[in-house]
Amino acid sequence: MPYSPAHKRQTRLNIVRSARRLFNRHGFTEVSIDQIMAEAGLTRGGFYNHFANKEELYIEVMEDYAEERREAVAGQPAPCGTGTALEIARAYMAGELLDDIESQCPLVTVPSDVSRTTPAVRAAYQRVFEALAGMFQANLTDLPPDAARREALNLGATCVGAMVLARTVEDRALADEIREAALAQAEAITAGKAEMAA
Amino acid sequence: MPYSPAHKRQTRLNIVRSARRLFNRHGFTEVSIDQIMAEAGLTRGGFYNHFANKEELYIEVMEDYAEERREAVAGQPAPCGTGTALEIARAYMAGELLDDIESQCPLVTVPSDVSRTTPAVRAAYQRVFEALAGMFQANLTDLPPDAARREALNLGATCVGAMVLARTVEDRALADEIREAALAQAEAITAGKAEMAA
DNA sequence: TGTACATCAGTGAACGCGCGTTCACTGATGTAC
DNA sequence: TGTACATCAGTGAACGCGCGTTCACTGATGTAC
Repeated sequence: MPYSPAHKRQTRLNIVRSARRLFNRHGFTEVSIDQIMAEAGLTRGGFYNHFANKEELYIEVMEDYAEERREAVAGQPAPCGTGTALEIARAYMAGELLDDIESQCPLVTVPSDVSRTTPAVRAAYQRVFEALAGMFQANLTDLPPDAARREALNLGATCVGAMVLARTVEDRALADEIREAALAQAEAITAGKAEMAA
Repeated sequence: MPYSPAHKRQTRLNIVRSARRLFNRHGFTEVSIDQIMAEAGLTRGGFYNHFANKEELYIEVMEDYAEERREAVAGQPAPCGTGTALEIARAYMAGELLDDIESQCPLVTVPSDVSRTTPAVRAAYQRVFEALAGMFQANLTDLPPDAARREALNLGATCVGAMVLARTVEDRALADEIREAALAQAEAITAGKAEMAA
């Protein structure tokens, strides 16, 4: 058995991470397999040793991001109430992320691309959103479960909506205004709900 | 002067509307000029009688949508308070729009596409968003201008975020849950603010 | 320890195809007489 | 009113190019002896 399985796994991950950077910046169809393999320091033909086709890579990229998120959360202390939910929203909508496209969340960078592919890719996108909403929900400890769920979905939609718009709009000042308004809303949601429960 | 100017304008509008339907469904780069011209009942070569290139069409499509919006609003009675703002949000997030992709708002259908093109296209996208936010703001009559502006941006981000997610996620039940939660939030914003001002 | 070997990750030329754009043309039209 | 004409919207073949994918290959590696 030449080359260890670990070597192949490492190369595969290398391709996935390269693809994620390029997809975040340029979208699915605008990035070629040549470019992805070159970014990973490889040549085009080898791609098909790792993936059946380009679509399989879309799914893998999304799964990889979701797993990275879950690991980051697992490394954190346990849920600590609405304050933590607000912190998550704040981090998600950080202004630096507007300039650091390659590290951005795929919920924000490739929604249109995903909506045009297959159900399998859309299901992977959904898992990323559920991971985000789940993080919010786990920290809305002051609310009854169904209200926590509803507000978690709202925080998710607000974060994603604000960042999608901020990234797309031409004027940076407007982009910042949108982010700040959304942040104020996230504060209102988390603070308001804590009061309601008190 | 053969062919009236009106004839040319009509053909141009015909191309723009055909492009909008196809862009909404398949995105910018996935739709070819051949397809657009065929949808308009024409052949490919004639495209360049009307547009310098494909990018000019992106801008025109967005401008056309914004204008259509403005006309629809102009046909309505004057602003009548937060109740109207809520009605706009309700209409924007109507469930039927999930299935009627071709009539959807470009803010929802092509954000990723726009974010990857030129500043001119992003500026046109911004004008569409400002038209939507302006509609909300004009109806938040109970609030002082700066608060009305902030909440208008929030209603815009909530509507767009919820619809982008609902359209992309695989599970229809989750899509509806997201829409309904966002609608409840729009109610809270418009109702809560009316109280605050009272 | 040293060597011959089988494996398979990675290479790069080649495939058929559709793209955006150009360009020489054609033919329906409104105008001038 | 009827006709000859100039205009230019619309046509469709052609261009160079990059795409996703295939495939015969090469050569670095771990294993067996």
